[in-house]
Amino acid sequence: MEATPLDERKQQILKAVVADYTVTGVPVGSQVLAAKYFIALSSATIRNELADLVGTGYLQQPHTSAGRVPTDRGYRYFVDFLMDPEATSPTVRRTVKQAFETAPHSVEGILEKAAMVLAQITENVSLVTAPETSEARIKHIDLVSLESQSVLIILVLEGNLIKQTVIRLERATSQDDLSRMAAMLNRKVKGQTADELRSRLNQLGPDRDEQRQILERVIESISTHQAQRQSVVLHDGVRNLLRHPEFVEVNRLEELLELLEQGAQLAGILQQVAFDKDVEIIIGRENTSSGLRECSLVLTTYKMDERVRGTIGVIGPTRMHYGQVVARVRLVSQATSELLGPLSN
Amino acid sequence: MEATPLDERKQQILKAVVADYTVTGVPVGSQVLAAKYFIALSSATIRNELADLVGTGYLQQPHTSAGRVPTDRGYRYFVDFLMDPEATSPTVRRTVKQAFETAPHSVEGILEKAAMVLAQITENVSLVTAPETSEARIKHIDLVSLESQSVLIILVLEGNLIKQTVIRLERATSQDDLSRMAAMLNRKVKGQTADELRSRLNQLGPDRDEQRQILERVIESISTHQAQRQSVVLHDGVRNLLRHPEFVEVNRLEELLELLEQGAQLAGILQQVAFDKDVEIIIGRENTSSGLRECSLVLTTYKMDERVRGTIGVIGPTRMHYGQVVARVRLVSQATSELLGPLSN
DNA sequence: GTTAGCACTCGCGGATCGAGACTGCCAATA
DNA sequence: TATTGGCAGTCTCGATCCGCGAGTGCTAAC
Repeated sequence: MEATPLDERKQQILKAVVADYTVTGVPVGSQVLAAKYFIALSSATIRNELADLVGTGYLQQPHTSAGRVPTDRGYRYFVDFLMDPEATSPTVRRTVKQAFETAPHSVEGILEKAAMVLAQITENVSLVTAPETSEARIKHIDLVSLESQSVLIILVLEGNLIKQTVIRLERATSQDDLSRMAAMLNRKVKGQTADELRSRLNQLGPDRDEQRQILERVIESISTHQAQRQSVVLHDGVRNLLRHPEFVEVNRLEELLELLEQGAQLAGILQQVAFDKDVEIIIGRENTSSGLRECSLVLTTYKMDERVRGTIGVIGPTRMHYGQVVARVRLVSQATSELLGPLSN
Repeated sequence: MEATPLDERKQQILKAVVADYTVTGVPVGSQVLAAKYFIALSSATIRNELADLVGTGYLQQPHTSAGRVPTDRGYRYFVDFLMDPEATSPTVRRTVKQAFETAPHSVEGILEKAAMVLAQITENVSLVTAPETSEARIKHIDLVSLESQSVLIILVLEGNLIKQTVIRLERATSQDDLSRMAAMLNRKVKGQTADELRSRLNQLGPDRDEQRQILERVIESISTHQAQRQSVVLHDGVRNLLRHPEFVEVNRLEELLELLEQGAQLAGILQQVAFDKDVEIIIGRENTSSGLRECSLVLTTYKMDERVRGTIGVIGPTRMHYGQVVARVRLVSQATSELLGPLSN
């Protein structure tokens, strides 16, 4: 499997195989290629080229007398060098626009809509990670008295992202006292990030024990990456997978669902997406996770306030229309970023 | 299909058929019944009884020379009259207990955990509706200044349920003014429900226009039953369905997933659950929704502060172990109610 | 009312077979 | 040397067939 540079014609043939296979789902043979894509060539010539492409590992045959199918390596070559940039159709753009029009003014709401519409227009499963909050600015803090010594801390972060946590104080404190304390805290922490706050924590005198306790809890609640949610990753569109013939075998689906519903492992994978790239594509066995052996991921990031905050993308069968999916993932990512921007205020 | 009262032996045979079929998944024949459940009787006698039960619509045969399978009517008779009350095993109770130990102090967190553990112990899909909030007491209200004229309203309801909404004021208002207004509103609305608030709205003088505007929005945001969420219903455990042989046909699964992912229709069904019953079971075609023709629902309610607030239950294939599922749904419902109680404070 | 016996029905799994699709190879060609 | 037509060979897929086994319904005897 040495890195064989492909000559022009082999490239065109590989491209045609990928194109045809992604549409039909049937192994594509030399005659079809000659008839549909290479009228100037005979099927025999193409057969020779196909044999070479199999030899170099870009194509494979399900069995001796079948057409050819791209290998993971073939798809990789395709997306790296052969894929044409595709524009999104006006219909799709309108769908996205309309979906976001009804989105509420909160990060969660917008991301949920994004997951929904992305699943819809790509006909795959969409993935969206919750935004990274460790460097999100604090907008507002509020303390609400519950029972005697319990206090509910409410935290509003950039993007109207709300975090809540309950803390027990050492002595009973009235709501009035809490309100005063909240006002004081607000002056101190407004506009800061959790990281900044942490480094400043020691500047508080030892007499401010309660404030310190609260702030520690605030930092913790921002940093824990909302571990309370069963899954850090939103997803939508599992129903779409059932329409793909590669999932009639229920086992694959089960592995995938497990991954989606428990979320932790998936979160790890998404975390590793290189933030410098435009769109990252992970194909088949390139995935470390065994449940994704026959799947591909098309991922990119979304921004808030010019900073990358999370990952958004889709997961689908290896045989997908990469050009189109890339374009649509990019579209939704941009639209999401645009909507999130103003929220950071 | 007149309502035929079944004599004792027919009842026992029906019960045995249901018991055996739910375990094996294979149509059960007269010989198996004679050998496993009725050693005193011959298979011929049982055949006669079986024929009667088919005639009266409690059983059916997949084809002429196959064993018998319960009809929806058969299951109905079983759950209404024949089902033995089952106790939950200590293992299961421990699982539930442990799951809830890590739950956060918020309604959403607890309900999410409930959905998770219920899916796990019943090996089906769990359903949990969000709590009815129109008669939930308001605990706290807070106003946060965003840009010039935008204000974020934060609302803490009973059970630390937080609602947020953004409103535009007619004139710019400073955070200090907003804080004052929030303090005033807090005195007015604390401990009230949205319904109560609505009826009192007219008592506000015309000079309090801004307050009125905010309160209207507060009421709206409580009452809209969080229409912003894509789905009012939490669910978990779709992966479990794939283990049931009845879902190898992918079509059924697709219909069901559609129902789960869009949520609206499902929410309608759950809303209609009679709140007076203990546990409600809906079997197969008793469902109005076509996607549920081959499924059964086992539903009950959960309470907060002694009042029924939402629905919790599972959805699975008609062929399920009703006794066990009922016991486990009830267990989780009780545990959930117990955890939610103290939160209402 | 119950039972043994028996003929009958039907689904399921395995074996068989032919059609069709595609290949690889070879010899001819430009 | 690259390309091409021809051809034999391979393999899958679907249809058909067949026998086994499970289970039934009926009848006659108890």
